[in-house]
Amino acid sequence: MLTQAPKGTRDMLPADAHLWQMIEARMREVAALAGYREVRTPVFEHTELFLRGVGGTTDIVQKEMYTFLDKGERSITLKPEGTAGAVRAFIEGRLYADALPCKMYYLNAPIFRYENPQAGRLREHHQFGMECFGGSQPTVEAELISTLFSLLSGLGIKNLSVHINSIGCKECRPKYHAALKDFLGERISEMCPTCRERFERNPLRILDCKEEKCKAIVKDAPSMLDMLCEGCHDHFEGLKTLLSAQDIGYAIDPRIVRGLDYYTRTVFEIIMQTGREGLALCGGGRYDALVEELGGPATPAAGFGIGLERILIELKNAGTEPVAPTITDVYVAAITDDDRTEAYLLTQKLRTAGVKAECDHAGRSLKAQFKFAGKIAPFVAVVGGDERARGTVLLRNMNTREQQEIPLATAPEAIKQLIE
RNA sequence: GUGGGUAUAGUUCAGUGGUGGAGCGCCAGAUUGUGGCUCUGGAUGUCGUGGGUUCGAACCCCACUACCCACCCCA
Repeated sequence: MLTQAPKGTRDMLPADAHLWQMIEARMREVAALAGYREVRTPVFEHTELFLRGVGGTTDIVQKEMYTFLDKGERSITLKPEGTAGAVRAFIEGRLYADALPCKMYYLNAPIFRYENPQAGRLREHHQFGMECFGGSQPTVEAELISTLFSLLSGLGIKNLSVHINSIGCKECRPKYHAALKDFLGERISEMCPTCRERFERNPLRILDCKEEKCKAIVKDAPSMLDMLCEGCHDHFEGLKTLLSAQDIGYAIDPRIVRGLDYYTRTVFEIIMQTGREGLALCGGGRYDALVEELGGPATPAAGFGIGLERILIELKNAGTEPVAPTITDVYVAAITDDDRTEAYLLTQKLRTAGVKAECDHAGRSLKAQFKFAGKIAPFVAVVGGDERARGTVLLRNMNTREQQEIPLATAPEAIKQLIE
């Protein structure tokens, strides 16, 4: 127990660090290109933020949150998604008072959901997300999707499909709910308990049900897309035009309604097509009412979240994982115990000169130092012995097995030149 | 929350009731100033945890925990 990470959590070990850092660097790059700057919000928030923001009827809020009372009797919840915190920060920081749109991204934010772990799903996972406040035009959603594409294709991840839908706004959605209830009528009693509950609280989600019986009943239900008000219709058409203009292929999927209540108009998902087929890599959409709902001024907004662990799965599937960089460039070996101080000093001088260098810390024999060096460094510098008398060090290329003597006095700079 | 599978060395796994094993990895030696190949030797296990059956349990039974997979839902 003591030496076992909690269920559904995972360590990032040093051997994998370069993968995460490479992905994170790409994310910062694409976000910056689109004018998004980083935001960092707390790992925990007041529970109420998620109740109001994410929605009290959602699975996330009803059964997946890590909620506890702190010592001051406040109800605290570990972030179960990234948007609510960003919106809170936007309001609390009075960012709405500046020129809008205000664009921000969060990176490597830990997200907590109490779920049963399986492939691509953990209790703690990490997300990159972009949020744009104050943009009402469909160019915002197009920009988000486009940025995602450039991120993922830059990582060599292909075979993705974009699914988009519009779930209307507070004008047209109630009308659709009414139409859906009319359509279902008495047949709601034949549906699963979950759907019967959703019928009252959030009828749209009935379309999302995976029960065969429910799917059959819902098959010919009216579509939200046919009942969009003029504004929502035009917005959706606008997004489709923009995506097509950019040659981004997409599928319209009336069944995606998303599990978070705050969405309005556009919702979208990017789905894996290989490996973990059907698993969502990324989800997002527009949430024009959320800022106001949480106490800010009415501000249109849109954003997405994408799971880093799932990107790593796709990276492995695509076979485009970068090779790990060498741990060090030069391993400084000491011939005898008397040479260890000099080896240590040369190591430090190399580091000062900007060369990744390492020496023995385990009291190994020269032979063992070489063996170890062979695993972590392309070059070995040998200090001591005859070379000490001659005032030189021996530099060995571990790949070509070539060796040369270098004057000790100028060794750090000379080695720096030689290994480049 | 539900269902299926799994748990033995650092790792991948074999071992079906009678003295715990192999490959790879790790450490050392052959090589007294040089890694990778070869050869030789070595270390490491409360056989997931706790009970039970038995003269005797890694093996059979029960419970628990974790991991993998799936449903639900989601990143």
